[in-house]
Amino acid sequence: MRFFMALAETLHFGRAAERMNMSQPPFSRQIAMIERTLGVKLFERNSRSVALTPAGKHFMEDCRNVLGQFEDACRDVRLVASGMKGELRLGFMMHAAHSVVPELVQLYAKARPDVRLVLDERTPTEIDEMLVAGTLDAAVTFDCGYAPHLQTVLLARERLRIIMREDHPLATVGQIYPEKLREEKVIAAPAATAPALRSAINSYFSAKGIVPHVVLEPRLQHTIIQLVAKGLGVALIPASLCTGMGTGLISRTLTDAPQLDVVLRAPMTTKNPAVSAFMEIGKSIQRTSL
Amino acid sequence: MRFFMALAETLHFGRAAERMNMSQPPFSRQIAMIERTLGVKLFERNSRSVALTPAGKHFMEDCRNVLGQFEDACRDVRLVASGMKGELRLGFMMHAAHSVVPELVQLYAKARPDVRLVLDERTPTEIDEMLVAGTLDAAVTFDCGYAPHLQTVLLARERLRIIMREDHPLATVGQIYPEKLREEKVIAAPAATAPALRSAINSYFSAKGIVPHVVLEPRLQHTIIQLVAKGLGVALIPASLCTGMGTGLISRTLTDAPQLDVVLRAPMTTKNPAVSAFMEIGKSIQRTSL
DNA sequence: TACGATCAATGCTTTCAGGGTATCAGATGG
DNA sequence: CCATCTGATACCCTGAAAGCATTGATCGTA
Repeated sequence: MRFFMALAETLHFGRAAERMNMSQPPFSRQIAMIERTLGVKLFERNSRSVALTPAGKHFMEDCRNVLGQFEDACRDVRLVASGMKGELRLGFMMHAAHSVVPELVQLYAKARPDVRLVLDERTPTEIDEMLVAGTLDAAVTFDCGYAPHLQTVLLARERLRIIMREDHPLATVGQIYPEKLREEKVIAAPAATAPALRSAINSYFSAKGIVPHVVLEPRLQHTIIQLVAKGLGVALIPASLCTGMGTGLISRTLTDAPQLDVVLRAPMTTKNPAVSAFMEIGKSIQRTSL
Repeated sequence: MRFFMALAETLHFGRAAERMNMSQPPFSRQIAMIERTLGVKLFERNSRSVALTPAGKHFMEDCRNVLGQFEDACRDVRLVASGMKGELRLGFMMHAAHSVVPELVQLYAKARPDVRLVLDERTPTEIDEMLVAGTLDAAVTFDCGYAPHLQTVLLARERLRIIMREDHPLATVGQIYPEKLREEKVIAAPAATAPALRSAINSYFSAKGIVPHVVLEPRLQHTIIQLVAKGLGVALIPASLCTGMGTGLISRTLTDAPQLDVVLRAPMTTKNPAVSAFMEIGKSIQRTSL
């Protein structure tokens, strides 16, 4: 096709051959072969002039397209391999949607506008499974410790706060000691859904020798807040979620509040070259937020 | 690219090679060469499994497009060469627009829906020039006799009628003898514009020894009718133009009315393969109209 | 754990597709 | 009529790429 285009544009075998870095005789043969293969005369030629047939004129348009798309494909595959283009599937837990994810996504979209970000909100356990399954390229979740096959970037530290209805007896207290919660009904996600969060809550109580009354274990953070609003108990949630919960709910600082690490994680052996830049953005956020 | 697609679809070197009608070792080398040329790893492979990298997955989409367009281009160029697709520039004189051209165009568009018809209304002399220059592929015009480099299909025979204002003295006569026109002011296109038409008119008069008073010589048939409507003279025009001239004008039969052949013409040596089918349609119209 | 089966990679040989040089043949202009 | 330009042909030769045989790695299985 490049041979054909060279001749179609120059209408001169010698110059077209030169453009293709070859001598005229083999070039003539190539053109003849193309015509023979297609079974179509593309050029009307005698020893003094070369002209396109109607079929050749039409073919020229098509060739221009095909060659252009071919070049684009070769360029793009290099861009994808370099991580400048492609797709990145990012999982994140609901807590992160309110804090670090928007900033992370915005910065990355600016740095890599041609990478399509597929966002997928999941529970922490789902995230872990999807990371090892390869369904996700990276994820924002709580640090649940040991994970040798994952690379980890610390994004932020979040303290837990307690939330309750504004008509709750403890609402008048400014800062709440754990002992005050001995008799409270607590709502918390099950360990199977959010191990890091749940274990932080459990440790917080057990350090004071308290066994919390966990009355409800919804899987979604959203549901927990709703249930607290209905007056079914109190809950310990990350500080970043305590703004804009809606009316009727208040949050209070906890004494020696448990701290959770929000991390960006990706498989060590990821094949997606778009991930590394994403991890770098994560590190830059870490520097500004800690 | 076909090698790449074969492997991307089968994910198995042996089967992909078989699909490409070659043995596995050279096929492996081809894939390796593609990766080396692009500088991009397209497959993740060990001795037990083959998988696409993200770059490979992206490249697969692009390759599918490029190969598809390539196939289309090869198919289309054959269609253009066979006359099933392409473009046909048809010239025609204004008289023909009212008679045979619509039918011709409609029949051809039905038979060759992928040929784009470019219609170009011109005066007969312009048409002749454009046919030899190759600006037109075919044309509907009056038969002006000798034209050895043109192929000709007779489409219809048209008698001339005379038109005049309805308040003209001759308007009361049903059929008009040429002698009656001896004193009339006649409006007719110049011989340089419509030689066949003008010479038919001239012969008609000179056969009776009359020299017509040609008072105005507009180039366009449209103008002639307008001038007759203004009462500036009478005119001899093809019968097919006499319907729907607008109010105030009438047409009358001429005794021994001159006859003109409306023909479809194309260069003998036309390179446009869409023309031959067009000439065939012309022949079929001839059979029905004569 | 050892063996066989599977599958991609590698080494070696061979062939022909395709490039180069020389030349021919037809057309054009001085 | 000759010089020149241009595309086509004839012939040769190189190296890209195909085939065959083999290796090496990884499973599954006895």
